[in-house]
Amino acid sequence: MDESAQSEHLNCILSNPVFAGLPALAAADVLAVSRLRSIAAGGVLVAQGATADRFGILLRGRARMTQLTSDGRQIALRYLVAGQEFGLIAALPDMVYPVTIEAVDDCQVLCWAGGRLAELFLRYPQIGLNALRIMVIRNQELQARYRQQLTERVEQRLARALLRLVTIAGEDIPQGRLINLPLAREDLAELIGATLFTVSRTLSQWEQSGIVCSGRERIAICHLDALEEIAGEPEPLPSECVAPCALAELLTAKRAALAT
Amino acid sequence: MDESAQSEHLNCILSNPVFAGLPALAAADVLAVSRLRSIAAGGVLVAQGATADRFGILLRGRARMTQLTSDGRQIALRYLVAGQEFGLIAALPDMVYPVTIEAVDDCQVLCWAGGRLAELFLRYPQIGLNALRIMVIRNQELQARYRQQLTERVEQRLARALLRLVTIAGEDIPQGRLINLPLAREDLAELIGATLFTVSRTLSQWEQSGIVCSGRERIAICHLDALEEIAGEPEPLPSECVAPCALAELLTAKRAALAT
DNA sequence: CGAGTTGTTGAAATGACTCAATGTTAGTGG
DNA sequence: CCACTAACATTGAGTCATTTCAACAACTCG
Repeated sequence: MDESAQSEHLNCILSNPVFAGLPALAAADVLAVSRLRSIAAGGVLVAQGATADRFGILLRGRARMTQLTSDGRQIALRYLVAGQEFGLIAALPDMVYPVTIEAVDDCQVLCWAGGRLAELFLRYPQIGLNALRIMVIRNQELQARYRQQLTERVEQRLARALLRLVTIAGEDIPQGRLINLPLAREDLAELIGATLFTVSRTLSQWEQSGIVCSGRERIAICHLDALEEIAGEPEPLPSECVAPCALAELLTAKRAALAT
Repeated sequence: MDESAQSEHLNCILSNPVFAGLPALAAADVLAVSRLRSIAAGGVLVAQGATADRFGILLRGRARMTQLTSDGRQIALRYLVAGQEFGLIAALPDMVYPVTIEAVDDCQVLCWAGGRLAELFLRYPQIGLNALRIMVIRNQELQARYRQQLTERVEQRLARALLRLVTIAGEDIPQGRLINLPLAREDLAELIGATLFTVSRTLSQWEQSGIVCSGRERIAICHLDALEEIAGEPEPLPSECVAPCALAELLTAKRAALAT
């Protein structure tokens, strides 16, 4: 591993919420027990049902998190982009991945064996606190989506899904903002729990109103505000990668106070 | 607080997954900073939107966890029974409860101020690990329900909801197993994301087939296996209160190894 | 170029919702 | 103890969103 790559990885570690607030020395320590892996497009990062033995941070590429139903249907939970972590569950023993994560692109992953992560939890308690915060936030997001699934219809859910995708993979083009992901109608359908037919119809309708501009596996949003209008209430949470863990500071302060 | 009540509370703390694996002395310490609260039926334990400042364990009574949509509709997430904890989010600063928890019965709650919980996290790192495990498991459960919501229809979802309720509040009666909760048709509807009409119709149908036996706000299951048949795949997770946190043992072992 | 994926569109079927009418039960206060 | 009320439950008819199925068009890639 050359030096510039190493410092890039260090940056990535420091900016990821799992390792947020870690001193640089500790980050180097964390990096030391990591391994760099490359996964070709279409490969799996983690497999549903396999024992959860690996935690990772996506350095490059995009990945899709899906879940298989017992009757063979598939749903998509979300997309991962560079900088996001996955497989926190690997820190706990005797667990099984509940989802599959597949590489959409060629991906590069910085990863840790489950046992190594557990060691890091021990050496740097702050990581554990960060992990808790991440899980709490993920849970809130999922609850919000669950609620939307219960109360909203396809139009709203589709609008919301597109808005979410724009924030993680949006790219400016003349027509508006392109979602830079290979997104077939079926992929969207799996994301919102609908059929590709309904998705296609809805998109056609929006295309005619000039709200979106879609091609084969590509979708661009021309009028974000129109979509937000359809979606209704904005997502309340800043979702990903929010605030560094202030609890850690609080705790060190308390620690000092208790020591006196 | 008399002595027997105190030892009962100690038991409750020790058996709750948040404090699992804690030595008795530590549990006493945990108990020391707790406060006992009583909430009358219909009162709120935590309010959606309020700053998350309180963590608790339900000692007695049952409670309902709900979420309000911005357009005023309500969904129900789950029911809490004695022994279960809530409000782990309070350990993190600057958070807001994403749900409301209301007392179904008169409830007794052992609770901790958020700051106190943070202190406990510091003093007993195992609590943090337990918390992570709990959140991971909750997340898996929620993912499973989300998936079911996306792929299954009302009949299946209702069957599954009843099965879940039986496991947490089931009681043997001559006709079968009674769900010992005041469960209006509307409550069930909010739980599965349907209307009370559809729920009523489905239950009537099942009543005629002899699968269930329902009255006003009461439902008993006569043929569990028939419901399981309708629900399809069984819920894979042992859901609540599973395995004490083995990670803690692993970590103390590692700690010893590193010290040498 | 042909084959396979991806997308569109129509018509019919359907599950669930809405709305309204009516029945049933539990609790209240006289 | 009764009538009265409010909450809960049932049922039917009509409607709507979404799915299903089928046919076809468009695009991509070897």
